[in-house]
Amino acid sequence: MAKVDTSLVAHLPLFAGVTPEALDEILREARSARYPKNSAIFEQGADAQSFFLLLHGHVRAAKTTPTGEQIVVRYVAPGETFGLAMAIGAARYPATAMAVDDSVVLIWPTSAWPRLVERFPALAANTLQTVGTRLQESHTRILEMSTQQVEQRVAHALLRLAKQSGKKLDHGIEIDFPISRQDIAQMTGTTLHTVSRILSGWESQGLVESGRQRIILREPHKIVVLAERSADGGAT
Amino acid sequence: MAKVDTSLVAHLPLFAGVTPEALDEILREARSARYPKNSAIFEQGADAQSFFLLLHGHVRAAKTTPTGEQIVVRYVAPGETFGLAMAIGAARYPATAMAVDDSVVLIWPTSAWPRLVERFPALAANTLQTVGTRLQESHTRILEMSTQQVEQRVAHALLRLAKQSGKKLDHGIEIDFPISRQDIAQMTGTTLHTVSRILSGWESQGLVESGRQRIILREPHKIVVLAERSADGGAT
DNA sequence: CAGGTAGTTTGCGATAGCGCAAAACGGGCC
DNA sequence: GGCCCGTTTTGCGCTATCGCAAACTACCTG
Repeated sequence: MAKVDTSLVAHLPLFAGVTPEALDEILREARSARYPKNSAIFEQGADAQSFFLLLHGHVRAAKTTPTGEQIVVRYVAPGETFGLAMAIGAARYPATAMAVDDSVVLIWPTSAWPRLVERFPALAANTLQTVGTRLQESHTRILEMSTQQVEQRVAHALLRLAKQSGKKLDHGIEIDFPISRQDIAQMTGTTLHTVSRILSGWESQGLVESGRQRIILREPHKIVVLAERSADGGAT
Repeated sequence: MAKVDTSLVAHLPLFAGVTPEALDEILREARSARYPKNSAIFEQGADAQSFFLLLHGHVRAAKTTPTGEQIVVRYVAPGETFGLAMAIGAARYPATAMAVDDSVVLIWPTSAWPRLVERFPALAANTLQTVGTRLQESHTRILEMSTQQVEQRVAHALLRLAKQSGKKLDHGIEIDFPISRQDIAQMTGTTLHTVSRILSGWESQGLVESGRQRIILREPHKIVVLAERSADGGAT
């Protein structure tokens, strides 16, 4: 059985206030698994049999409508939990999770959660904290969708991705996993066409450099300005 | 000191799995207060000194942008908690809460939360559950804003309000607190003008009856159909 | 009961962004 | 090394919805 080194995860928010011995006990209930790029981890609507902690890689959580339209709920970065359906008392996953890069995860059976929470109440408190933070972020996203134009929303989305999963380059920040125009469209409530037009525009101004599922912010500061600019466009 | 009758709140989700004695102890830490219609309970950005449980009335939670635009985060119904900034580790309220009707609330000092959670871990688990549910609802709202037209979103919003706070009438359902076109616009990401046009249209078809801050769904079933109709409008 | 205020209705452009279509592109696979 | 497929780019008309402006109305206040 693959043993997980305690020290690798001890610092994560999920385990704040948990003693090393307790952590050891918690990890004994988990197994680890590897998901190759573009493989599904779980499907929306499936029985929530497990919950997950991402160790390496990147995972996209997306929600699909009955008519097949999708939105990206979020990108999961290493160290974050996902698939916490049980925390909200849901029997089925409300979204689909897919590895966008080769990824390694820890997996607990959902059935272990009540016992773990009883023995280690800090887990519930810590999870409450992260779910609460996600709720706030979600509200911020709604606020943006209600009040900002597409260009500003795309700017915000890229800045968030850069902050969460950006790789510093000599000159600029690269988003460290494959992401298409379509993905960005699904994060911002627009179409891939509009995202493409916006990025083309920015590229010709030298703000970004981008290609197939690849985006580099060359002038992050100028993109911040774009993101904050009010609707009038700042004409002189 | 105003004593709160235990039996009034014992059945609430927040207190699931809490013994009567424990509940008594928890309630001893709270005080109750009355907020008249249209009075602010707390302001976005203010120190989160308390958290709340609504006993009677209705409360609107709204978020404001730096430029003054608002969205309605949610309407709080009796029995629900709000102002849980501390649960997510926030020092300040992320939104403004206002009583839209004369309202009565229980108030705990934020500082009591860690102690309560330690003594009664079920509180954390229960709160996790409700916050998780809200997160899901929030994602659903994002999905709707991304994929549906305004008319459908308004239909969904009214149906949710009717479900949460609807008063059954002989013929139809009335939303049981004052709500303006502007409020609905801020729930659905549109303008009060557009909401007014939509409601006017529905009214002339007999689907709703409405007036100053008052809405009655006369044909809830037909509104469900509108809400679910895909974009083409179902011509033929 | 008159006046004032907040909420609502409606008309009329203006336009951001969509939707469709098609071409160009880039990379990996055989 | 050439072919195939998924991604990206770009053009062009369309329309749902906004934004502004103005009139109207119901309720509350004095």
